Amino acid sequence: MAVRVARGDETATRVLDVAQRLVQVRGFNGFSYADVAAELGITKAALHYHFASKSALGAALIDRYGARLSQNLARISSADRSAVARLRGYAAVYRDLLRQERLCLCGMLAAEYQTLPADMQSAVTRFFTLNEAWLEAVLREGAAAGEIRLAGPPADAAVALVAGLEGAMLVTRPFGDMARFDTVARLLLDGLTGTLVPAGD
Amino acid sequence: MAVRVARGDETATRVLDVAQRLVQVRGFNGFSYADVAAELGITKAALHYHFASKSALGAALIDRYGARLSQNLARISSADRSAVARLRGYAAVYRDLLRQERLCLCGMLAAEYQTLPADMQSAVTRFFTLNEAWLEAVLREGAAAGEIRLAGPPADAAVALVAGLEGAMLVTRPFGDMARFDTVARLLLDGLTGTLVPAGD
DNA sequence: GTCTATAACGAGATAGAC
DNA sequence: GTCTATCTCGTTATAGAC
Repeated sequence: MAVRVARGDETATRVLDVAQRLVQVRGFNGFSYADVAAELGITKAALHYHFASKSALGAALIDRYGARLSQNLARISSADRSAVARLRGYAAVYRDLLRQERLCLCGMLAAEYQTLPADMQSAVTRFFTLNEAWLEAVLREGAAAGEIRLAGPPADAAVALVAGLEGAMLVTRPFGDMARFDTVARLLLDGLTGTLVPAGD
Repeated sequence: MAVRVARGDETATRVLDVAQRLVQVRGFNGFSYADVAAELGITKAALHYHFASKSALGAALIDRYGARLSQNLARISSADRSAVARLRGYAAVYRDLLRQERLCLCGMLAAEYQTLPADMQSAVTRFFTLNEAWLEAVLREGAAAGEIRLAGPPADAAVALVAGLEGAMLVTRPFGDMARFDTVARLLLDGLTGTLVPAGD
C-alpha cells in the first residue's frame, strides 16, 4: 500500500507535493486525480501507477507529513533552548502554512474525518498525538524551569495549544488577514508565559 | 435564490434539517442531493424544486444557521446576567453540537472555504463576525464590571474564543472524547476569569 | 409538489500497448 | 513509467408527465 518515495522516483514526490497542497487548500474531498495529473502534465493512469487508489495517496500524504513534522520538532528543539522560544517556533510552523493560504494537512483532514478511509483516520489521530506529546514535554520542562506558568496538567495545555492554533488557521483563512492568526497565537502564548498586560485599566 | 421556508412548506424545512446535519458531519463536498433525497424518501428532482442548486441550498443553510444563532445569543443574553455565565452558555452551544458528532456548520464550511461558491463564502465570514461582535460586547461589559480580566482589546479575546472553540471541536471529534473539548473550553474561560490555579507548585 | 427519465459531466479505477 | 482507451459509477441538473 505505502508506495516508496525513495530516490529515483521523483515523480511520486511531485505527486505528493501537488496533492498535499490541494488537500491543504481544497480538502481531500475537494480535489481529484484529474487535478493532480493536469498540474503535472501526466495522465490519471500514470497517477494510478504511483498510488493505486486515492486512499493510498491520502495515507502516504499523512505519513510524509508526520515524518516532516518530527524533523521540524527536532530542529526546533535543537535550535531553541528555552521552552518559550520552542513554542514560538512551533506556532511559526502553522503561520508559515497559513501565509501560503494552506491549512495544516491534518487539520483539514480532521474536518473531513467522518468521510475518510479507516487507515487515514487513525493516521490523523496519531499526528495530533505526536504534536501533543512534544508540546507536553516542552511545557513540562518550561514549567520546571519557571519559564512557564501552567493552570493545570501540561497535557491539557498541549491539547489547548493545538486546538487554538488549528482553530486560528481555520477562522483566519476566510478573512485572508494574518493579523487574526497572530492575535490568537499571541494570546495563547501570553497565557502561558504569564504576560498579563492590562489593556484599559 | 433564497427559497421561502415559511409555514406550509415543511418539506423544505426537513431538507434543510437533513442537509445541515450532513454538512456538519461530512462537509459540503462530502454529501450529495442523493443522500438527502434517500433519507427523506423523495427524489433528487423533488429536491431541485425546493432548492434549485446545491449552492442555493448551501446559502439557505447558512442563512438559517445564522438566524438561529442570533436567537441563541439573545436567549443567552436574557437568561444570564453575568458575563461569565453568558460565556459559559456560549461554549455550551458548541458542546451540544459536538455531542451529536457535528461540527459548527460554518466551522466546517471554513475548512472548505476555497471550494465554496462566492455567496456562501461571504455568508461564512458574516457568521464569524456576528459571533465575535456579540462576544466582544459581553467581554467588554464583563471587564467593565470587574468580572473578567482582559490582556488586550475585547475584540482580540473574542477572536481567540471563536478560534479556540472551533479548533477544540475540530481536534476533538476524531478522538470521540468530550473531555478533550471540555479541557480546552475550561482553559479558555479560566484565562478570562483570572482563575489561575497553580498546578504543581 | 412530486414524479420518471435522462442529459451531461466528472469521478476513481483498470486493461493493455508502448 | 507513462500512455490511450474505456469502464462504471455518482454527480448536479433539466424536461416534462402526473
